Amino acid sequence: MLSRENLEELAECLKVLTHPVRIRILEELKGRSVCVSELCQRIGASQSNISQHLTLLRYQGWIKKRREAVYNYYSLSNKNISSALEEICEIISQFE
Amino acid sequence: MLSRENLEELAECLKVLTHPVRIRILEELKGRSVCVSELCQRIGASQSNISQHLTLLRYQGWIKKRREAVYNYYSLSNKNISSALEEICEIISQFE
DNA sequence: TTCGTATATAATAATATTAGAATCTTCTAA
DNA sequence: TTAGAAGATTCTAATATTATTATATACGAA
Repeated sequence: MLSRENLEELAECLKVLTHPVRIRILEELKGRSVCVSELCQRIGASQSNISQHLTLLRYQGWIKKRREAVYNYYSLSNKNISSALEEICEIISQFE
Repeated sequence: MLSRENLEELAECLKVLTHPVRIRILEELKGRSVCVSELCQRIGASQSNISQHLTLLRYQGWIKKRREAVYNYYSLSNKNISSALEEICEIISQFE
C-alpha cells in the first residue's frame, strides 16, 4: 500500500500524461530532438501553448532542452521514458 | 503515433489516476469488495467525496458495484486492473 | 548597434476539478 | 406503512488547468 506522500507523487506525476498535447509532444520526441517551432507546426498548437507544456514537461523531468544557435531543441530526458510511455499506452488501451 | 481521438481517450483515462483518493480506492479494492462506509473510514474522506470518486471510477469503467442488503460493495471491474495499477506505479516510480 | 527570428514569460479569461453541505433516494426491518 | 441507515445527487465556493494575447528576452546576422 502506498503512503500518502507516494500517492500524491504518483498522482502528480501522471498529470503530465493527462493532456493530449503533452502526450503528443512526448511521442514527437521519441528518438530525436525537435525544436519548438517544429513542434508547433507538427502538433498544430500555438507557440505559447506548446512552450508552456514544454515547461511543465521539463519541470516534471520528462524532457530536457539544449540550445543550438537560435533554436531550443527538446528531447526525452532519458531512454526509459519512451518505452515507459508505450507500456502505459498499452496497459490503458487494454481497458477500452 | 496515436490519433487525435486516441490521444484524448488516453489522457481522459489516465485522469482517473491523478487523484490520491482514487488511487487509494483502487488499492483498497485489490482482491476484495468494500462498501462505501468502510472506504470512508479507511481512507478518511467524507462519504460524499468518496461517493463522487466512486461514481467517476465506475463511469470510466475501472470499478463495478454490487448491492448486498444495505450495502453497496465496490470491486475492480476486472482482474487486469490490479496488476495494471501496479505496473504503472512501478513505471512511474522509476523516474523519481 | 540594430533588426529579425525563436522562444519564454506574464497576465488574463475561460473552463474544469474538488470538497463539503444539504437534500434526495432506496432499501430493510419493524 | 414508516423510521432509519447507506449511499447518490445537487449545489456552491474554492482552487487548478488551459488557451490566448501581449510583452519580454536571447541571439545571430547585417
